[in-house]
Amino acid sequence: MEIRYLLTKMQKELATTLPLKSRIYKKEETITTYIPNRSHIFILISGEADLVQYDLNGSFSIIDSFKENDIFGDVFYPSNTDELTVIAKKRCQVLWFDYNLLKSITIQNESLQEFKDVLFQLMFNKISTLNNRAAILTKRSIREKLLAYFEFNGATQYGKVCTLTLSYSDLAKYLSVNRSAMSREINNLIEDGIIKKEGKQITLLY
Amino acid sequence: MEIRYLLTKMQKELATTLPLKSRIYKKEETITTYIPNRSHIFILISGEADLVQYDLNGSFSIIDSFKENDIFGDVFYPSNTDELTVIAKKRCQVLWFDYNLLKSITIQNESLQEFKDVLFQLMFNKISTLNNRAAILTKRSIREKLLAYFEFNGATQYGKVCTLTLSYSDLAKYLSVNRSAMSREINNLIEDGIIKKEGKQITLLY
DNA sequence: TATTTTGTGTTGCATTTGCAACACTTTTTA
DNA sequence: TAAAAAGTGTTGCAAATGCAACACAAAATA
Repeated sequence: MEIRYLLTKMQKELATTLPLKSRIYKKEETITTYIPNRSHIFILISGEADLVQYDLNGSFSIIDSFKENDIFGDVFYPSNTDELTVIAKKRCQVLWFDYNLLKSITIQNESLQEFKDVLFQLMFNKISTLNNRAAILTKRSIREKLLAYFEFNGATQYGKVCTLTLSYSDLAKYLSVNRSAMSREINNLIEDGIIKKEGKQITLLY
Repeated sequence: MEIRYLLTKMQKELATTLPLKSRIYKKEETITTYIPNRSHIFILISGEADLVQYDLNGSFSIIDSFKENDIFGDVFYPSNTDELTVIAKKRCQVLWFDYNLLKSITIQNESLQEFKDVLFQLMFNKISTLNNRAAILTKRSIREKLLAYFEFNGATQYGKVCTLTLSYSDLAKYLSVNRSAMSREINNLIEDGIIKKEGKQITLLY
């Protein structure tokens, strides 16, 4: 919210030093395709998008998914060789600029400084969410992945509740497991008395 | 190398505004235990360390591993409730400071600006490595994880070589798979004519 | 509102993976 | 240098997971 406001302000102030380009993407539209050695940075002002990788056999996997205030771009995948594409899941407002341009600027003004601070904050958040994701993905079983996810989302101890914001399909993608296997495992957790499920509410029972 | 030099310089220049604390840790020593709501940031100047999580049953898993110029700390795990500990794998030189202190500073001087730029660069690299890791961990099978790892480490196409820097044990931990199952899968890849292994060199054959 | 698309729960079966145990090699430590 | 510790390769077996297929529910779209 606040970041959105700040960025709009900066777009004007930085117009001559560091042009921030803005665009709206419709659902299903391709926001960007990652190109090695390019250094674009995108900021998702609103909406939701997925980073998708197509395999040789035509199927695809979702490497990452982005929400409001998320930051992405080929600049963060320097050594990549695969076809990586960011696709809008909903209507998205996106801001982007070239990181090389930012680095090349020698004159420091206050707006630029402020912009760097915003970027700093966005990167900070990005590291946190990536760390969380890595902590979940390193778990060996679906059960452990689920419990770790519930924990990171509110169900920190006995009696605490995790309110699911993702659909089960999306949750399975996020945990990178088979959807039906996950569905089965949630049932096991309930049968074993480890969790309780009421609609989108998961309660920890241990 | 350069960052190390820069940071030593800044330690002196920032002594009064933002004290950067430095310490050497011996192998096996605990560098830090993550505490919720604290905001320490650590920079690994030299050495190697693991972020370790102990389970209820006493076994542990390695959530992340850090190398030279890596950045870590509880500040990046705001919602965490588990016991997370960073343990030196080798002799480590570590620099740390409190992020809240950095945020609270109102006077801007050049050294501080320079320090922020270094931090920016470190965070940038951190996002890249975490993105790579996530791209690997989202792969469903050991085979795909291995191939993605080889790709990110040099074996980008037919005939290209990935030189392994990790031991097989460590690689299995990094990919978050069972070591012996990974060993078996490497053999399968060789038998299927997909890779060639010569010592620590993996060559892509497709 | 009717129709299409997407999400959900369930199942049997094949495959993959983890686990445990062992021998052997290499590296580290005393 | 000898002894201990850590790393590696291998195997059978059990358990977990993926996959495919299906019916049905819910949501999005025309």
